[in-house]
Amino acid sequence: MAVEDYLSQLNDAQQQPTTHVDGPLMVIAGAGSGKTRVLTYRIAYLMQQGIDAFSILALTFTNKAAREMKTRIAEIVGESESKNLWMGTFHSVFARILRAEADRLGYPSSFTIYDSQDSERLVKSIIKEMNLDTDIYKPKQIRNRISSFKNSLITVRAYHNNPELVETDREARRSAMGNIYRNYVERCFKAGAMDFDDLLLKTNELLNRFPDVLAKYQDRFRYILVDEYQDTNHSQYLIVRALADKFQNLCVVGDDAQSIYAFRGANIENILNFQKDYPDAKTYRLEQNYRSTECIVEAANSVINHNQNKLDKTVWTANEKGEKIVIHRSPSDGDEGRYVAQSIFEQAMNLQLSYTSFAILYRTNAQSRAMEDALRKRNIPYRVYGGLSFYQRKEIKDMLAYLRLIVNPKDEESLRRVINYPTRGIGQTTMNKLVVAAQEHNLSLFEVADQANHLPLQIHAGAKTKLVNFATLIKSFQVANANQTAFETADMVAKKTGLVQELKKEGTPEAINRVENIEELLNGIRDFVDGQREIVDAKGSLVEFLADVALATDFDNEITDENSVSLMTVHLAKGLEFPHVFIVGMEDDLFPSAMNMNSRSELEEERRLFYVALTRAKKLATLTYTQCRYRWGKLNDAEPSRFLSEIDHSYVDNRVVESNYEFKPLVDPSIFGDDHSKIRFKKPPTKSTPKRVPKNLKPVSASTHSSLIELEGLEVGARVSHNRFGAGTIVSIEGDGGDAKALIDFDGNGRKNLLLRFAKLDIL
DNA sequence: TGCACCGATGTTTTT
DNA sequence: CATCGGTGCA
Repeated sequence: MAVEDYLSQLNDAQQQPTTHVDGPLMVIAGAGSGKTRVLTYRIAYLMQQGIDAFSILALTFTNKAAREMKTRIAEIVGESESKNLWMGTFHSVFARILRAEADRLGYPSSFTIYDSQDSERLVKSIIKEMNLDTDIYKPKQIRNRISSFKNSLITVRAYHNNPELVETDREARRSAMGNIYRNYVERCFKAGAMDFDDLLLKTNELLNRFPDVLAKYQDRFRYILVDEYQDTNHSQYLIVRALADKFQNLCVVGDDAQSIYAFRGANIENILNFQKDYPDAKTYRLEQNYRSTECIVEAANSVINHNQNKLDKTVWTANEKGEKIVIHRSPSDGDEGRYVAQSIFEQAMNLQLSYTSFAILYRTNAQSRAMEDALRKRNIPYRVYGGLSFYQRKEIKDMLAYLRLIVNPKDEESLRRVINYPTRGIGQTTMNKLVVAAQEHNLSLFEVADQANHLPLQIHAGAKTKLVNFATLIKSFQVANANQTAFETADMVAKKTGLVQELKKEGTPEAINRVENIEELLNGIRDFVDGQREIVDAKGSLVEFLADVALATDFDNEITDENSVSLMTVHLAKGLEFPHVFIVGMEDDLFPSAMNMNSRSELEEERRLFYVALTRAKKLATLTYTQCRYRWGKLNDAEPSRFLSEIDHSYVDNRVVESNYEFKPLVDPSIFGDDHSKIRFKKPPTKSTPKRVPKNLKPVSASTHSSLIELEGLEVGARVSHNRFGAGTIVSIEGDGGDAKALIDFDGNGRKNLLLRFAKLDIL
């Protein structure tokens, strides 16, 4: 595409930053103002000015954003040009650089990346080894504190030299904090592992300690672009500043009103102070919203105006006025779900919309359940993003632990995870001795296990043999892995460790599902290997796969042509847009979260979060709240969110609708206690007289009801589609309720036995 | 050492 | 309400 072609697609405000080539610039981009468009076109523009793709670095917030941008740039400049661009999240880009430079920092280039779970487990075992009370030293809290230290570049030494920090922890009766931190860092290093924060911290260390490395990357990345700059933390800020220091060709894009990651160390001051950091910087503002109706834009403005700490900016739109924001009250979270499902059903029907036009956004992942139940009962296809990701499932983590151990036998967390799973008779006693021996001889756990017969250990001969056998097994994988693809190795692991066998033996529906998941993982590895063949310097190795997986998010498995409603947290929705958006759980203590209502700044962040949620909508936003909600398995009263009253009333349609939906469970009202009278009498009591139920059947309760509904339309001979295996025909169905299984003959993919409870099947 | 059961305990948000 | 960790028994 010629330059003038795509420039003509931009308004004046967008063109200016797009064609700003040299020197620092900041783009303050209001919601829906075409920020991504500016970023992509600017990169294309730079390339058409003769700047080598090789010297452009673009840092995004998610892998998905990077991929989409790369695709769009490829469409403009051609793929052969665009493939040399460096684009990705901070974490994935710098993980790559760290791998290349690992030896400088004394790390193996095959270092393991610990996810939050791994980190927390390690913190926990350290606390236990130090004989500290886990009630005072809560592993999660300690890990978070370590994380925030790292994000602020407070090393162990810096911590100990900072009387204020030490004093804070002493007052909190956590005087061992510093020592836990030290031990944690040492253990990670010994295990050849970096946690998420290390990927940034160690990059800073690398650039600070080795001027030649810094110079190399400064010269390489002459043009740097940072998306979502408002959500960068101190550590990221310093990396960007160091890399851009020489050429100062830095372009940051963001919106202070959408800064929502303070809990992760994001520092909104980075964007507020950009002009101070780069006095020569030119600031551009994109204020015209192309996404949403006037009602939505103005409603969102009226909300965000309650915040004090922000840059001046007026977002406006030339779009039609559109529908007013709908606010709806439900008696309970179940009713809320039914209302949303019903509304989606009606709107899709009346407006002839596909289900992809709808999104349900919530503050916490736990809220998805009520929505899922209601959607399932209505047979509305949906997809939940985020939450427990595929790679965090137990059986997958087990498989990955074996693979990680093959690549990096020093990885302690992985070893602990699988040394006795499947059981090999290596119990707690043996493990304790192993740990002591490792410390004594300054060896890794794996090395001790491997050499158990040659070391003076206080371990029975029988136990020694078991350890050696385990080490031998892992070593045999290592040898094999040297000459085969990641897929072949993973397949071997699944078969030879007995992991799959163990699950098959168990035979429970859960176990069967786990086997299915492992199969999916293997398929995923095969896809990865195939994909890597096309990339020049990639080999499809296990190391590459593991690096990829550690930083992958749920979005990376996205299926785009699926006709389904999207469910996700507001955080995850950042950067996305949908014609119709439902924001559910608009209640005080939930949104805003009870934990963020103690200070002005916390509350302002919650308000920005609400602003983000609202501005995802293009045509219609519906906000719902309930009068009572299940939390921790108990029914609690709820109050409407304070944010609701902050919306300018002229853009709101206050619809308080009775919730008489057909899909209410048919339960005898008398089983409710008096506390629930307000739910009970929402419907006239006469109407809720239970329908006659045959005597030999249990009354239909909410739980059995849902499993019946799942089977609707699923019958022998039906055509269905599965997100991995594609289309197929049901051959047979056995079992019922939650245990129902279907044998499905997938076109071209063979027959699979799927558990209906888990398999997300769409009826064709 | 391994397994079954029970009670306690905790929920923001994510790379 | 789920998961996790601890306890008690084989």
